[in-house]
Amino acid sequence: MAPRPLSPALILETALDILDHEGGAGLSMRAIAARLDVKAASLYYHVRNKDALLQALVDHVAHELLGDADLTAPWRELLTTMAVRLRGVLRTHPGAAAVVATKNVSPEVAQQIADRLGPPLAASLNTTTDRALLLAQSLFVLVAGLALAEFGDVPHEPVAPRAFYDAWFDLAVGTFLDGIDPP
Amino acid sequence: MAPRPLSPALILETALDILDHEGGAGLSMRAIAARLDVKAASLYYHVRNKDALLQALVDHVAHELLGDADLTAPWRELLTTMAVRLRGVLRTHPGAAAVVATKNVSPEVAQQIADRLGPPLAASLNTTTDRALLLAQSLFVLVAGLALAEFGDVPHEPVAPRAFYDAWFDLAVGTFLDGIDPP
DNA sequence: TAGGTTACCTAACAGCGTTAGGTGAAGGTG
DNA sequence: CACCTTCACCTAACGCTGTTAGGTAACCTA
Repeated sequence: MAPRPLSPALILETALDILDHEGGAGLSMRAIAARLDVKAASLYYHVRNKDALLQALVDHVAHELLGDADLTAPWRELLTTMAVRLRGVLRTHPGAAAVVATKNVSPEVAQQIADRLGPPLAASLNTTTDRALLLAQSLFVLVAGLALAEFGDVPHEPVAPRAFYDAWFDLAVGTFLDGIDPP
Repeated sequence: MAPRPLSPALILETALDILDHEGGAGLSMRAIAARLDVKAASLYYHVRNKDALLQALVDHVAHELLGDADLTAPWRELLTTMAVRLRGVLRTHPGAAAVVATKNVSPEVAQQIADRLGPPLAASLNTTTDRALLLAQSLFVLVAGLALAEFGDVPHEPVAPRAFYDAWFDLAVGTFLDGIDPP
């Protein structure tokens, strides 16, 4: 069985996989390399350093976030969808939550998202794109923070049942959305 | 000049000081020890391990958060005060933001805060203590997340001027509070 | 004065991110 | 075919990290 040749994409993929199973603490360059049947130093041919790898990981998640979302949907539906989606992503990659919350999305990706999300959201909200984006970003910060509270340090079983966090998520996101425009 | 004798409190104090000046990356047990003219291993006589030290740091911040706040104030004023206070603490200890956001407050401290804050806040909000505390916690998560976005990885100059983050803070917190009870 | 506890020390371990320099295979060029 | 370059990996090492084991002086108590 010929292993896939090393590449930035494969390394990122492997990093995410380790994050899922081992948690953030288990994510070392050596661990990634071992899973790819390679020595740690070899990774540096494809990736500048670990920080750049994590940045790429954050950008990857951010990029997937927009995905195929219907940007023309009403703002509340749109924001809810993205909040739920972010929560889903962070749930399936628990270790990634801390990374995503800690590191900012790189400017290019942020700009790209702003360009796509800003205008339709601003139109639906009947406000400026600046304000619309700031509200969206606030919501993401909130969702990421909630995820962090739920499984901040993995492996680490949550201190409360999942239903509790579901209710918390609904309350927090709902409250924030109500604040944008009361029902 | 006889140096202060080692103690958990002094170690925590020193850790916070390093966090302020060097950032999270510079916070090593050896760095703490060096600043106290002591060898790293000696710290372990007073502190179980680094994780426990960081947990104590989080609890310390959380405990200071309530401090002398006027718990009988109207809920909006009370929550605003605490949000501003948390922001202030995280601003003066930038490196601590990542730690505070990542680690949960220990159960005992959380219970202590809940006992003090829950009843008056619930009364002012005219709701259950559970809901009141969940809302308060959501706000804290939001504020911590905003701080993380502003200086997630120090040392690292913010990508936007301070005024931008001030405006963001006002908008996000204001929106959330509006969501609790529209003006 | 003897014994025990306190509060530090030295030394070491395994693991981390990262770099420098080597090496065999692949592929283009004369 | 022979040569040379470039690629994609390797070994080896550096300095750093958290942490533990065991030693050792100073102090308090009996």
